[in-house]
Formats: sequence, structure tokens, C-alpha cells
Amino acid sequence: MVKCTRIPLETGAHEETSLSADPKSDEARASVTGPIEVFKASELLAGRLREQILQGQLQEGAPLPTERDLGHQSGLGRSSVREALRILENQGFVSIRPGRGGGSIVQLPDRADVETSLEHFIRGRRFRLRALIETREAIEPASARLAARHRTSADIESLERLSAALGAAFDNIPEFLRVNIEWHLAVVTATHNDLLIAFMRAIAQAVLTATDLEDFNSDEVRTATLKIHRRILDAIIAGDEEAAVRRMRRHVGSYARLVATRPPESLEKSTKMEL
Amino acid sequence: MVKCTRIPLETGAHEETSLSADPKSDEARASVTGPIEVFKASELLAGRLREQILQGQLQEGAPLPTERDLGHQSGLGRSSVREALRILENQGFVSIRPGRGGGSIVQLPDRADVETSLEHFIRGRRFRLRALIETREAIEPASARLAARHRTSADIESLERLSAALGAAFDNIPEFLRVNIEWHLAVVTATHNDLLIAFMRAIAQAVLTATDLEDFNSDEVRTATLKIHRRILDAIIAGDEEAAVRRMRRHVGSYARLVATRPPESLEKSTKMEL
DNA sequence: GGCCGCTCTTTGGTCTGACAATATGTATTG
DNA sequence: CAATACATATTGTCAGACCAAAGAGCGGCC
Repeated sequence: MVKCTRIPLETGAHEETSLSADPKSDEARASVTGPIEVFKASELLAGRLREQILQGQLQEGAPLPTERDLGHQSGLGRSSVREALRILENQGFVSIRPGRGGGSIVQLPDRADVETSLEHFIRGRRFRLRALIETREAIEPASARLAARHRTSADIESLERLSAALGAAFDNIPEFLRVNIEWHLAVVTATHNDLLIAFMRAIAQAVLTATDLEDFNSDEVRTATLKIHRRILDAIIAGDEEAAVRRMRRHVGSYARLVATRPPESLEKSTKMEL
Repeated sequence: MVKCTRIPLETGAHEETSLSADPKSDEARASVTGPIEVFKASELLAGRLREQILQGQLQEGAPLPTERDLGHQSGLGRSSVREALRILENQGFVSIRPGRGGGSIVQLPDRADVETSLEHFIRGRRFRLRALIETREAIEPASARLAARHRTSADIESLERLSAALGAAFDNIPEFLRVNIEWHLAVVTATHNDLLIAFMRAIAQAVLTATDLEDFNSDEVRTATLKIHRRILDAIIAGDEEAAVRRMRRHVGSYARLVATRPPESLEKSTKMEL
């Protein structure tokens, strides 16, 4: 039985290249063909299904055919179909459940998928503390502005609760740091901008572990943190965008300066360290 | 042969729950066990290998054992091993080549992996034009500052080249928009911050298609674009962070205002439209 | 001796068929 | 009628086979 090329999908790398055409010009043949990409059957099937999902031909919640049916329909074996589904599952396009009535149901990638991807990226490239801080300085002030613009009463309530929890954890430094991150996440959540939320959540964990082992959380720093948090939150509640962004910029900026003035060794330590 | 539970990996969901313990209290048994997560063999293996890579026990460039060897070592069948490798490949942790001397070699997820993930996310959730613009307004001004701080001569050269190309494409609107995006990408690239670069690249394509079909690219708008680009670039070259961030903020802000004042229908159109 | 081409071997890519695990539906039985 | 047991559909996994790709090594030719 023919193996590869019998796939009845539009392969995309099949375009009738007519190898027998123009066989004379043997020299001066300067890269008529770009680097030919070879696609695996599973990748082709996954791509095809993904495109159907993205273009709305497969609605969210719709069930895909069973693995065996997909195999018959596409002319592929079950293992190839399964690998395709594994790809889609990993990318967040289907969720698969075993058992009767199970199968693959269509969904769209959500924040969590982006977050794990970003998390892998950040964890993989250590050394990125500078990039993390710079990114925070980009995202958080803008988020404060958007939070002031879009915050709901639920957002405010959540922020107030976290603020109280932060004050209560004043003497428990690890807890203080944890709640602190949560507070910052709550600000970004109040933007109701999934893109910013996903990005901030992804770097939050990394920021936490980077700051955790540091001792630059003196009483004064923590007291100042509580104070500026209060003022930022007031601005957000009042809907004062300019004040919110200004105060948040100062807040994360002072943190960044604190990190920047640390002796390199301690940074070494924290960044090498797990991240 | 035993099937599932014989996996010699630390399953993580195996913890000796001792089903026979305390069989008397039949009522009032309030959730002793959280929701038990069931892991597939391929997921376990993929997770184990991923962790080894992230913790440096498997260096970048190191070859993994062959699929058959991995199967023997883990006690799994080859199909399970292959599905695990498909996951890792998809996440950017290995690259696989067929043929003799081929196999799986370890690598770390790079920008491209993050970008595809973000791209899927953005394409999946249409309706996100507001989020895209807000994110641009967060990222680009900050990027301008960092570009002014970290730009190299190569960055400047690239930006100058794109500026010239943008001027040359003044009358070719699609080309103008394309080069325009490239110019903005070049600014972010000059930050040398992979996180910001990945994020911007991911939204760039979406921004382009969202703005493409709009007619709010009048002569005046394009002329103004060229002018402000010049001024931003001057600030970046001069290393004037404050000017760079201020001008860039005005630039993307005016764009955002332009979009915001459009009649909703046209936004409808562009956002529904493919993205 | 050095280069070209052939074959050989290793490796991933795919198919097939079988059985296990799982979850739902349905009949059976007290 | 409810609880239980069985039937069934579907994913999860394994084993073995063969195909396809691509470097390794060998041999022949100049």
C-alpha cells in the first residue's frame, strides 16, 4: 500500500513541481525552490483541523469524529490521527475524554495555553531577569490605567481583600511576597484584557521566585509597599487614570531600581535559581 | 500484562490512597480526595523529559535516545513514546529529524513557539481589537524607551532602512501598511528584550489585518506617520528615552483614537474578518 | 590517491490489529 | 423504583511489521 503520498489532504507542499520540466539549464540554476518543508501526516491533519476551527467551520463545543472515523475520512492510520489530536490537544484546540460518549470536542485556546507556553519560554531562557523587569515596567503602569478605566465593583472588592491580606501578612515575608504578587495580578485582571492578563500571569511566577530569596524586603520597603498600594488602589477606584498610571510607574520603577542596584552575585543566585 | 499502572515513572497521582482505610464513616465523608487527575503515559513521559530539560540535566543540543530505546527505558510502547515526543516537539523542547543519525535533539522553546501560541489565542478569540490596541499602547511606548537605551548601530541602520522604504511606499497603501508594521517591529527588536519582541510580533500580524481593510489611511495620516516616525527614530538614535517614549505614546495613542472613533460597523467588519 | 556512486544500516514515519481502561447507556433484579 | 450488573462505544496502549529518509561505509573508477 502506498504510504505517504496517498494522503487525500491538500498537502501544501505538493504543488506539481514537475521534476521533468526544463531539464536543460543545468548550471545557473540558482535556488528555484526554497527550502522544501516536509510535513508529517499528523501535522497536515492537525493543521487542517486547526484551520477549520479557527475559521469557524467547527464551532466550539462541537464533537469531532472518533479517531477511527477520522482515520477513515482522512485515509490515515489511527496512530497518525492520534498524533494529530495530541498536537491539537496540546495547543488547546480540542479536549479529549476517554470512554463511551467521550471523544474530542472542539475548543479555542485560552489564556492558560498562552501562559504555559510563556512559562516554558521564560523558564528555559534563564538569565532573563532584566527582561522580566522591563516587561513589568511596560505592562503594569498601562494596566493600572486600564484598571482605572474598566474596573468593576467585583474587581475593587477583590483588590481590597488582597490589600487587607497583604497588611495582615506584614510579618510573614514569604506570604507577603505571595500576596503581593496576587495583588498585582488582581490589578491586571481588572483591565479585563485577556492578553495583558495572560502575559502578566506568565511572568508573575518568575518574578516571585526571583524576588523571593532576596532580602531587599526590609520593614521600610514593605511599609512603603502597603502605602503605595493604597494610593494606587484609591486612584483605580476613583477612575483617575493618570494618577493610577503615575503611581504604578513609580512603584514598579522603584522596585526595578532596587534590583538594579543589587550586587550582581545575588542576582546571579536568584536567576540561576530555578526561576 | 498489566497496562497502565506499571509505568516506572513517578506518576504524581499515585499516592497510596489506601482505599481500605477507615471504611466505617460512610456518611459525612466530605471530600477527602480532591479531583483526581488522570495522566496519560505520554503526558507523564513528556513531563518528565521536559523537567529534565528545564533543569539542565539534558543540555540543549544533546540527543535523546531513539524512540525504541526510550520505550525500553520507560517501559512504554513506542506509540506512547512517540506521542510524548510529539508533545515536546510541539512545545519546542525537541527537534526531530528522520533518517540515520537523526532522532530527537534537545532544544529550548524560543520566541517562535510563544508567537504561534499567542497567534492561535488571538485568532481564536476574535472580537479582541480593543485588547490588541490596549496592548500596543502598553508595549510600544515602553519599547521606545528601551530601544533608546539599548539600540545598537545595526538596529539604527535597520530602522533607517525601513523608514526609507516606508517613504518610498507612500502611494502603495498595502505595502505602506506592511512596512509600517515592520518598522514598529524593528523598534521593539531594538529593545533586545525577547519577551517584548515575542509579544509584539504576535500581535503585529493581527494589527496589520485589522487595519488593512480600513480606509483611515488618508494622505494626511500617512504623511503624519512619516513625520512622527522620523522624530521617534531621532530620539532613539539620540538615546533620549523620555522623548522616545513620549512621541511613541502620542503616535500609537492617536492611532487608537482613530480606531475608537470609527463607526462600529467597520470595526465589526475588520474584526470578524479573518483577523 | 582521491572522488563518485552504490549499498547497508540506523532511525523516524506509518499502518494494522489486538486488548485494556474508562465512561455511558441499558437491562435486570431485589 | 432503585441499585446493581452487564453491554457498548471510545480513547489508551502495546506489539510487530514495513516504508521512507539519510548518513556511514565500502568499492570501483579515473
